[in-house]
Amino acid sequence: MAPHTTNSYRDSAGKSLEDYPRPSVAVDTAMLTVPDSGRLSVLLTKTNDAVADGGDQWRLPGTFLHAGERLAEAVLRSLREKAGVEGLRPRQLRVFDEPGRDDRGWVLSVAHLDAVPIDRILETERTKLVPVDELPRLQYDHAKIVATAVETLRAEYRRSPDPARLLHGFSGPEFVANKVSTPDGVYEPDGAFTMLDLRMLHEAVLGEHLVADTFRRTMLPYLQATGQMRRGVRGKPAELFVQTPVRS
Amino acid sequence: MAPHTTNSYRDSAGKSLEDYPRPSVAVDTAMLTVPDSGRLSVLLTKTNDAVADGGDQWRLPGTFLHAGERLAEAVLRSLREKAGVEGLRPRQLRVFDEPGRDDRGWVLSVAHLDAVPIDRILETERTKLVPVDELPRLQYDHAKIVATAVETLRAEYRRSPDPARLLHGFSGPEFVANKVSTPDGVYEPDGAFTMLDLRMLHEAVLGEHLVADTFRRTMLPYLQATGQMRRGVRGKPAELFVQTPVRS
DNA sequence: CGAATAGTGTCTGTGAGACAATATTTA
DNA sequence: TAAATATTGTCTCACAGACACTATTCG
Repeated sequence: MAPHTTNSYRDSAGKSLEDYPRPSVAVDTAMLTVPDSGRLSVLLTKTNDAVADGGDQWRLPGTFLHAGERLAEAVLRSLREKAGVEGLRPRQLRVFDEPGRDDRGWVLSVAHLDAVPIDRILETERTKLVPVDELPRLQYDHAKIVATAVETLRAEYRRSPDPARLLHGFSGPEFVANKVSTPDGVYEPDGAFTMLDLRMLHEAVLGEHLVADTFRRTMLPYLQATGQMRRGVRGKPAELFVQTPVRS
Repeated sequence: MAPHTTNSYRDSAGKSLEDYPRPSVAVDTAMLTVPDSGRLSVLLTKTNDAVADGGDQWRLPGTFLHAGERLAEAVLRSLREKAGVEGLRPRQLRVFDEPGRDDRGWVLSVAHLDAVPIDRILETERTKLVPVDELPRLQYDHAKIVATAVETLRAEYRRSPDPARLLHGFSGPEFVANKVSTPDGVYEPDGAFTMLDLRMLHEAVLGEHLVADTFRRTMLPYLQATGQMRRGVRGKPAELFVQTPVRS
């Protein structure tokens, strides 16, 4: 690699790249998850800035890109430092480049999306999870980033059962956590879920009601039956599935 | 409060944004068009670099982002200066951030897509149009940019008749240019096209054969009939359409 | 008139959506 | 046994693809 400080490139005017003005580059991340409320939510952090009405000012976790660092690394670092969360697999959304969007100077922001199961997220003094349809006023253009992130995640869930592996740790009202021992002492396969689990996750992500039988038939081709059943709940036992290993 | 002006901002360590290393930010653009060959093509420019086998080294037109400039403006400027082309409506694809991707130093590249009708493109000494499935070896990761751009454009054309307005000026083998006077002295409505014109454009963009009757029925809801006919060619006269004004 | 091209009628297969019937468990 | 839930059968509708037929012009 070529650290920016140690190279001899000169252009036709004999100047190096550092002789021209360069922007600061930030990353801002919409970290999405589905908490037990069953509503798709985004992780916000509190800023230091006071706001007119005396309340708190909220924003997405972000940081400046360091020299030699990849954007995805900066995203994971910002989530760790600003929100105490181990991020997973950040995806780029777009660059926000409006001049004047940041009053600290010339700052480009590369918006990102990440999604992790709820059990990897720890709310702290300086963070909170907010349903994406109940956002408070956010700093900069962060509301736009959330909207784009939600659209992107929804598009992914329309194409694949659980691309972000949100099921791991999801335990909505009707959900029975994995790793419960069954009456006969057998444990469920790791990461297995019933069709109901999966459908409730999709309803949370998409924010709409889904018809059970159509949903089942749509998803079946992308799932692998484990042969085991969820036991210990009312009604006919539901089959346990795992995602076919191909997708991810 | 955040009462910082651009010049007076200081972080908790008393440093301004300029005290931290910043990357150079470039834009590179896959400018796509459909020339008379009827094959989706991309505009390349010649570099100054010599290459091992003595041939020319090709790349996408690009430039560094100037202070206070928007990314789209930089794209249009680079197309004008490097390729003598008036670009139209650049769209961001993604940021390429591999460390070491540019041997001149720490350079991020924001890849863009633009598409214009062939009559806005002028090939020069330093540029050429190349069908996207016959690319020569390109500098940096520009081949990846072209691939992404092609996928994006194809996705747009699957949803809409002519989002990039490529029909204006397209004149493939079977195409009869707009603005020809008809035998009875009537001119065709500006920007009007027949179903055949549109289908041939789609076949060029998508790179695959399309069935005439299915295509017609698919597109009809998105088109507006002008009531006029294309005259002066063999066979039954074809109706002339324009795009419904909503989309763009 | 015959060739060429535009446009329509219609059959078939596929898949989503809806509803109801059947199956299997727990309380 | 009754209630609850899972799973499947099946009808309908919409639409893409395919093929053939009709319509209208030019040479």
